[in-house]
Amino acid sequence: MTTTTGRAHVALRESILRGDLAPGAHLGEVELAERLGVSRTPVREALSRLAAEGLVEVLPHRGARVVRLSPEDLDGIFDVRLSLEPRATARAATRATAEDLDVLDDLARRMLEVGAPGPDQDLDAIVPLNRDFHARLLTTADAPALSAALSNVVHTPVVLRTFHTYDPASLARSLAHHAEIVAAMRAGDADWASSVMRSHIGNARAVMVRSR
Amino acid sequence: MTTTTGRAHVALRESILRGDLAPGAHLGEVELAERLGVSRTPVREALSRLAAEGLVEVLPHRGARVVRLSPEDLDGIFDVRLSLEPRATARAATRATAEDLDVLDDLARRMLEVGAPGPDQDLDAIVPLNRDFHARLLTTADAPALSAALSNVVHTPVVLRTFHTYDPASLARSLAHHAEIVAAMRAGDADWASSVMRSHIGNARAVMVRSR
DNA sequence: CGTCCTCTCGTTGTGTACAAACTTGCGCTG
DNA sequence: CAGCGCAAGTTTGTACACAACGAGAGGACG
Repeated sequence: MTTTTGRAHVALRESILRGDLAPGAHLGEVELAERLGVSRTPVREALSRLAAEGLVEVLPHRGARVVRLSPEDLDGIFDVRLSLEPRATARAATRATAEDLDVLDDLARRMLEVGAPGPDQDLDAIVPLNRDFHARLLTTADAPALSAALSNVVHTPVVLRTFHTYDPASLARSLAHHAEIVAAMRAGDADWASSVMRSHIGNARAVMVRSR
Repeated sequence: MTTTTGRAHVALRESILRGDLAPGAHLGEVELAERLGVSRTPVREALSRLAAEGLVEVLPHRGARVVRLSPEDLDGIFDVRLSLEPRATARAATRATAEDLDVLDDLARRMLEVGAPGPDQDLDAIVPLNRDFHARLLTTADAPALSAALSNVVHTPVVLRTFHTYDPASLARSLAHHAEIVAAMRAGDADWASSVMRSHIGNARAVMVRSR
């Protein structure tokens, strides 16, 4: 059995990432405990972990609340991503196994499918696929320190939550980037791969900054 | 009154950073609780926070232990530092106030004093000064995301613990770098400052890698 | 009428007791 | 004699109860 703390942790994280718990929302321990059907103890632990991940902030004796990102914060996050993710991508390009490439390929293709303009377009379906893609890339890079540095910064609420703010052209670019990254990795060209990743993040930054 | 959890947190961190708790050492909750004269609850919280900082790792149902870094981990850490700290330094160079510069100047000078070869050399005194220097640089940079990304990676046990492994030439270089960084910042030359920081970290990496 | 103090209420912080899980060592069986 | 299974012991995970701190409302004093 997975521990109660662990379940509370993922449940809360999902709630925040999905937007059920709005940024700035006050998180009372008893309220959350009742909602999850557990005691306050695992809730406290979960909040503690979320705080470490940067998703919530705890004020001594005043409880926790979902972090609210200022435009400057968001910009800083993209700076960090620009510094680290291209490097991770380059590493991944030189270490990827056939299985890694197949998985990434599959994710990229599925994103192109659900993201294609038309009646079947499902922007919400992209979110988990995109998350998996970047996560897989990171594990493939096999650089624990790099992953650790990124993890506390990237999966912040706003960054990965929605693709609805993308205009059609930016969205098409973004999805094409994924496929191009895989292509570059297949070619074993670390420079190419990392450069596409730079473009990918730059594109995302432009969308996010504009939407504010 | 500062909370019991907070005290346990800093006490344990200091113990680990000082080396009292060796890497790989098993951290029993009851043992720590008795040693600190508190209950298990704050100890659990403290361990949780330390795990988030990357100083200890908790295995479900098996307790916590101080992380042990492999040479590859160490190398990865330096990669991250090389990606982020020069950038932070450049930012700091364009934002430093007169007070920032004075503080950094003071720290750099004191490090040169206590690190100067001779009977008065005190390598252990460098450690906190060095920590303060890098920390102050980070706050001056005023880039929360960048600080967050670094914090979970940098203050790992081995990295900042000792200057005893430095050979005289490397040590002299390292201490001179601090002063040069301040000089570059005073000149408002972000490029210069960040490039010295790159050298600074490269020098440290060489020392650490060699000592393994 | 404004400001400061105080009291109360709600929340978080801490301690302790109990339950569940993992480890380890012993005994049994092939 | 080796390997497997089981049980006891130790450790962590969870719940609950109490204590302490902070926030906000109300009243008294200037």
